[in-house]
Amino acid sequence: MKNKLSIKDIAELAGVSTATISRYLNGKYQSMSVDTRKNIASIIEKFGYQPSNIARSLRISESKTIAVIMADIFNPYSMDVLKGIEEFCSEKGYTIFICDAKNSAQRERTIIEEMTVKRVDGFIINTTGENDYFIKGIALEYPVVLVGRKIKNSNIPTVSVDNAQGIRLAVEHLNELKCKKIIFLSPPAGHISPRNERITEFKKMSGEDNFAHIEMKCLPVSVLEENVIKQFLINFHRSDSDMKSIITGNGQISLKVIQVAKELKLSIPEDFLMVGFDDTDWAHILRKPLTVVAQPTYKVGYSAAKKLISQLMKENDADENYLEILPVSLIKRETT
Amino acid sequence: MKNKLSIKDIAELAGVSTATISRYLNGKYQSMSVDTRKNIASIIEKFGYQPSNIARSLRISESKTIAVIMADIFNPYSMDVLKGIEEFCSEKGYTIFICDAKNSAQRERTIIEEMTVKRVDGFIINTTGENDYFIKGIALEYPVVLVGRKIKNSNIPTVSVDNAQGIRLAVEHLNELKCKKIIFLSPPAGHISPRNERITEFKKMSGEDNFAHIEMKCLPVSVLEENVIKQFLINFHRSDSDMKSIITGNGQISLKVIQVAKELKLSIPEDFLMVGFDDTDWAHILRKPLTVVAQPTYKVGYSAAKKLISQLMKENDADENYLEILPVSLIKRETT
DNA sequence: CTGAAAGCGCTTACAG
DNA sequence: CTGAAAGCGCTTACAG
Repeated sequence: MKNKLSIKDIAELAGVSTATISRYLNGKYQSMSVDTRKNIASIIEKFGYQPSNIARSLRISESKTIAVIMADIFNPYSMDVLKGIEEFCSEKGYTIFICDAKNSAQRERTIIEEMTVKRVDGFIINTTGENDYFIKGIALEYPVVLVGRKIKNSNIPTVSVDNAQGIRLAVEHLNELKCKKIIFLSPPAGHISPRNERITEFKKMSGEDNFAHIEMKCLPVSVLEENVIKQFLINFHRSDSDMKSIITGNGQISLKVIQVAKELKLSIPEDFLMVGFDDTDWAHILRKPLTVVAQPTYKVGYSAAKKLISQLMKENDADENYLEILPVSLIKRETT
Repeated sequence: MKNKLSIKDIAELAGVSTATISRYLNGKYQSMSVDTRKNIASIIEKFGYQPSNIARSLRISESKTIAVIMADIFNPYSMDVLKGIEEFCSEKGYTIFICDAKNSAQRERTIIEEMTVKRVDGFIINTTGENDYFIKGIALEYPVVLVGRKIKNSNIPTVSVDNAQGIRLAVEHLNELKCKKIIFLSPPAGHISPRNERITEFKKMSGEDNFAHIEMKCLPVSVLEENVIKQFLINFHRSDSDMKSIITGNGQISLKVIQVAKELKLSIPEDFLMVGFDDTDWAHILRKPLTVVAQPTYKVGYSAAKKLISQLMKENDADENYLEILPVSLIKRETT
């Protein structure tokens, strides 16, 4: 690594004080003559000087860096959210640390703490759902925006999606198709808000007059338990109702169900109808393209970044509208 | 944001000098009494003091941060590589900045420059292929490791995959299946080494005696040009040879080909055989699961991080073995 | 075992 | 329009 030039070197080279160089670097051109300005510009250009952000951060205690903490970074949903966040941040000159909690509450805490040490300016968090208290504490000291998943009894700014609407669209669609039986295969809800919202709404609907003639059941499944899914599908297929359907709670479960159905030689929609959550990239290349509830994931990320950065820039301390809920949509394809 | 305590505050609180606190923070316990050590520990605990990494970085000019520059972050290949990088880095206490060049050489340069300003300790780069000169320059000043894509005439440490072997496996497999015609649909090679290596090997094979009886052709396609793919498939289907096959150069092209084939009502492997590069998560849930050349993507990332960090820790300035090539494998499924 | 002091590379209030 | 000087929060060689 070659010896970096410091502001002092440049000051000497240019024959001015470091103060003037600093002013130049910060674009305060009105407070210097055109000559010195041009002179400094040429010196900097000539020697390829690059100021140290580290030193600057230390001095002004602002790092122009945001930590993004995702419960599970490596699923398509997170990827899209990340894309949105990244886009807005880079537009505004912010850099992001992307961190993966790997679905571990413990790791989520560790990683958030590490990031405070890095002196990030703020946090965007897609929480594991198990650190409400901890995160509320962090939010007292740092600007925080929640993405996708809410935290109860807090007014931390949050961007999410209309999950109740999502499950409602799916059920209504299936009802129109005369389904007599709807099984909702949801990932285990834990304290994860979107899952709970969907499950709650699903149960609520099962009590409504409109759907009284439908057998509706919610079954929590983990993608890791392939056997459970298999056993369920076997029983499900054997059960007598003839207009059966499944709603899958995310892309990974959809994938598993399709895979297992394949192994069992079950056909969709011949043996049962299916609606998935999340419009994954492979949804439309299946033998029968999958009907899905699509979420505006990219936009969720973009909005979250916007919320955080406008907060950092003090554009809106008036924290009305702390909760932003984006609509979802049903994309009808061939599995229904 | 509440007022952070500084090392000075803690020093006063503990009744010692900042030097001693600093020694404590750096684990130099042998140079202090057990009493002061315990005392400091309790004070730090009590006040929840967190030292500033920024200040530390400025002082020791080391940020324990690595910049990862990916040509295109949002494809499954990159995701997996990233996973490997992240894993190793977090094991070693390094944090990573993940940056997306968005397939733009211009952006790649900008972003690398931005990162030098952030004073990262080193770079892991999956290059767009258009910045050889620039990156060689960076490598003179910073530790750099290349992932996936090589740079010509340089000895920058690189981790990649045996691409020639990959295409060879595919072609040999197709040959054993008595294919008379093999079309290799590769993304445009540009200066991207893996693509060039595959194309070169493919052309070389087409000249070998073993494959003399096969019609082999390489066709560059962009995933963006759906029409081109469609037109190709139409002509391809009409052509007379009866044992036809297609090799697709990455997951995105595989996806497109399958989609378009579907629209055209062509069946795989009935109408043509198909081998894809990259074992994407959806490859096995298709009506006919896809035969693929699988790359050890995770391992590529992991190794790259290892290479870079051991370099940072000066474990190996002896730069023998600067090029690490991992093997690929053929996973036979139902499209062949 | 411990402290005083210099210095990392910047920014900024103050003075001129 | 410009500079001298203090200070951001650490680390470390030196001295004791």
